[in-house]
Amino acid sequence: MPELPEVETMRRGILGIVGSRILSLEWLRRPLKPLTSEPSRAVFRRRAIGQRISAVDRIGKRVVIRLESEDAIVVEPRMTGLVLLDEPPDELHLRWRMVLAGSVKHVWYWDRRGLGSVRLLKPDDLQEALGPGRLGPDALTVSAETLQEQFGASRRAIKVALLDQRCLAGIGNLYASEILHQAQIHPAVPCQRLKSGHWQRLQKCTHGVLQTAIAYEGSTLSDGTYRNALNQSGGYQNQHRVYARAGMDCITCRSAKIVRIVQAQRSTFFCPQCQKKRLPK
DNA sequence: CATATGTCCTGAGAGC
DNA sequence: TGCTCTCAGGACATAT
Repeated sequence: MPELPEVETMRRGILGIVGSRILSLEWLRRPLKPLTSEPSRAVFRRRAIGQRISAVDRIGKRVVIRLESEDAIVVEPRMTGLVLLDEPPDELHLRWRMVLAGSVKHVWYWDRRGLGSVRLLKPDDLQEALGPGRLGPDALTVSAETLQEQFGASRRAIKVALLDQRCLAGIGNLYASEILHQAQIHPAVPCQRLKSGHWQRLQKCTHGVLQTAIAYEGSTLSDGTYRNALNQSGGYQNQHRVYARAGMDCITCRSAKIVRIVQAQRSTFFCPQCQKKRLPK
């Protein structure tokens, strides 16, 4: 499930394409369903082929390949999408390929479940789709004050709110549990009840967990889906303290077992000893 | 307006 | 062994 660290790893993995010119675009064996608002493949090709890549950025959980025309190719991996320079895990789920003139010859998009997308967006469309109206500040650089502004008045449980990309961009289901455990905040606590000290701790742990996960090149879960651009596993799954560890001893306190609950139809994992409902001061 | 729920997708794994 | 069923959670649409 690519979240901020995995998408940032994808971005870094294809930085070598900056400066290269796009030779062709191909939709492969199982092309993604076009979105309703999406320009046709012909338009995509016409606007992108011949363009030089000026930058590769990340906006929230999307990889943004910027062209010198200021159009952008936006890759949204959602659950099982991968951006690859190397041979893919299998041929069956290859969706799209960009052929380049330069040291890097190809960029592939592979997606087992096909919930993701690769789109060409004009500057106005990019602003509309990924601008501040649709996406909150980036979780990697957000300040404690901004966190409190974004969430402080909400009645929602903090874990559920952290997944709202309009409030904060980049956190998904896995890292929400890990971050709250590091911050020693119970996932079901309403945002309203958190004080400024909690928001400061949450900010520090958000940065800490995400930075460390980036250093490990993301988390490859037991299904093995997530891979970096060279088709290698991430390493952060070995650092998880709560995610998918229900019933196991808490690594931090060594006195309680990790509990799984369901919030908004998603699994949440926490340690009832480290993350008390009554908030530590 | 804020918040909650339903939907899409496919393969892994459980259970019989 | 091989079938059926449930589950995983990104973002968005629709409902409350």
